Amino acid sequence: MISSTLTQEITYLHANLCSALADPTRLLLLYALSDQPRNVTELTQELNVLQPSVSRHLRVLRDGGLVRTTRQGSSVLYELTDRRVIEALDLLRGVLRDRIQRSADLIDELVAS
Amino acid sequence: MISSTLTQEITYLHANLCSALADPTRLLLLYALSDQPRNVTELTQELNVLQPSVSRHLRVLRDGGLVRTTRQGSSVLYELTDRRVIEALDLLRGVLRDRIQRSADLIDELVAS
DNA sequence: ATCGAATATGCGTTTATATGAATAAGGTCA
DNA sequence: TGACCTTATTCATATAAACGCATATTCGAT
Repeated sequence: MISSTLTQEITYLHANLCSALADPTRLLLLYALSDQPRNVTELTQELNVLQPSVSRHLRVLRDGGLVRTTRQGSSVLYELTDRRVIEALDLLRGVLRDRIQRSADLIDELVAS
Repeated sequence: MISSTLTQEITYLHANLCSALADPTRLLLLYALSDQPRNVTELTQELNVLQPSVSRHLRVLRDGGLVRTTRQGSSVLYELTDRRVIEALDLLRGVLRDRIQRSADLIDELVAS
């Protein structure tokens, strides 16, 4: 994909970055890594997802520059490259939380009336 | 799609929210609306995208709760529902900017040596 | 070298989403 | 009502992404 202007190119990359976040498993992976770096086996156990699936999702995150890897003997340690990603995700989760809260309030009102 | 636990359900919604952001046209729409509310015709002209495409992208944003609409005579005014979405996008764009900057620096080093 | 543990990839299938073109639907005003 | 402007939707097609399963690769240890 070739974009004509620089702005378009950046917007395209920006959207790509968001695409990397647009999957439940990858979100769980990012939040797990926000706690501390982990290897694939640990992540697989924590998320209770098949190992090939974890590996492929990690690859998407790595291709998107969201995580980086270092070999630790026979295993591969994954870690976040930039905590601002977590900040951004937390902001969005806040939006979601408030929305759910408002729905709950609305239901309460209906029940009370 | 039915999720077993509440955490999974929220993660799923979280990912959905990110999906709504994962498109260049929608990012441009959101940033345009972050300036001020606009109607479809205005957005179509600003983005230089076909009107049906704008409408469909706006629908995705509205379904995702990112924008809300109000009728203004014969046109429909779109506006952001939560500015934290822009904050989150700005954070991600910052990540992107730094990454590009680092690449540029690296190239400079190579050229200089 | 070879075995086992850890990680990554290929394949086939399914599901989701974007697009352009055409057209429908809703509202305004003469 | 009818012409017109604005916005939304339908359809067919194209692209991309996810999944489960099987298998390949990589590395350390014996």
